[in-house]
Amino acid sequence: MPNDKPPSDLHHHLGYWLRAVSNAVSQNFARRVEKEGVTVAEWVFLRTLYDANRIAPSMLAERMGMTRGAISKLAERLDEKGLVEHEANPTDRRAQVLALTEAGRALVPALAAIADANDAAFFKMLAPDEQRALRALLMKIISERKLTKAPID
Amino acid sequence: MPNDKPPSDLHHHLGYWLRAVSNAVSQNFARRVEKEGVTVAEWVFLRTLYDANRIAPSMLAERMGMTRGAISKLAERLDEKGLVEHEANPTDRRAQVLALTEAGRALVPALAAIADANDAAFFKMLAPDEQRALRALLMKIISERKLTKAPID
DNA sequence: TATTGTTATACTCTATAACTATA
DNA sequence: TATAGTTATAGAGTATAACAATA
Repeated sequence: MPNDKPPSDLHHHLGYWLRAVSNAVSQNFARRVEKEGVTVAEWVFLRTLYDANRIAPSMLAERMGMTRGAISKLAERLDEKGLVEHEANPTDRRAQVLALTEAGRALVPALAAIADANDAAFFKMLAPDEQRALRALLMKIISERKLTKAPID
Repeated sequence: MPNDKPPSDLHHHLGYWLRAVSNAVSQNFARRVEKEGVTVAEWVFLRTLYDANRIAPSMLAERMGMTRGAISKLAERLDEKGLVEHEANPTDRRAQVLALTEAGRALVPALAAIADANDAAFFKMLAPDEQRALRALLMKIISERKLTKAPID
């Protein structure tokens, strides 16, 4: 018997619309923070380090859901930009400790303000209860799927 | 006066959760279709071409929200895989026409089935009315922001 | 001159794995 | 041997711009 059911359309999937909105939000945010000289991944790195204060690369990798190699590359780039510094760990000479420089710490609130503005711009057309509903639905999926990685791209 | 308000947390933004879920859905889909030898961008390309039948690269670029250069690269890769073919346009010798090969057309339903399964796996924990609510919220943002690009990554 | 499509370049992100130094 | 971190490699996506052929 012939299969007369046409293949489902791209627009049929919730994942399609999710990706459409997510990409727009992220790309818009990327354009904004680019003027501050950082990428989205670097923002997540800096914001996480802001709270952690001093942290081992391997710990940061785990917290951000990235490989150690990726963290190493990010850390090097941010070090070159003068936003992050590596310190030696006196008790274990293999280990490193990452920390924000003064400039890095000063930049975080500015980036956070950009993130606030970007989020507001995209979700302001939703009523407060709609925003709460969207957040609840997303978190329901996350908790069900046990997603722990911080999103980067 | 000192600014005593701490910078907003990553988790404070709806965009963060959106990206978390979207990345998980897309990455899971990418892993699944990889077994069929294609990427997510290639799936969107093939599915769009399936409906268009025969289409100019520039039109496809517009429809997918990509540059002509990106389409050219994708088309070349899919051509090498034997899924897409280039035809000459007799009335305009600059122009090209893209079309699915028989193998390409045969692959689309299989990929669509993977997309269906992936979507179901991620959103099955939402009740039907919750799924409708999520879709409505996403589409509200899209129509408000006039997002026309098909999401790729 | 403008347009179609290809090609070149460059950068980000991702993942795997080899590698160095140290424990 | 195992661990911490770095480095190398490769692939995919994105964007810009130079380019050739044709209109």
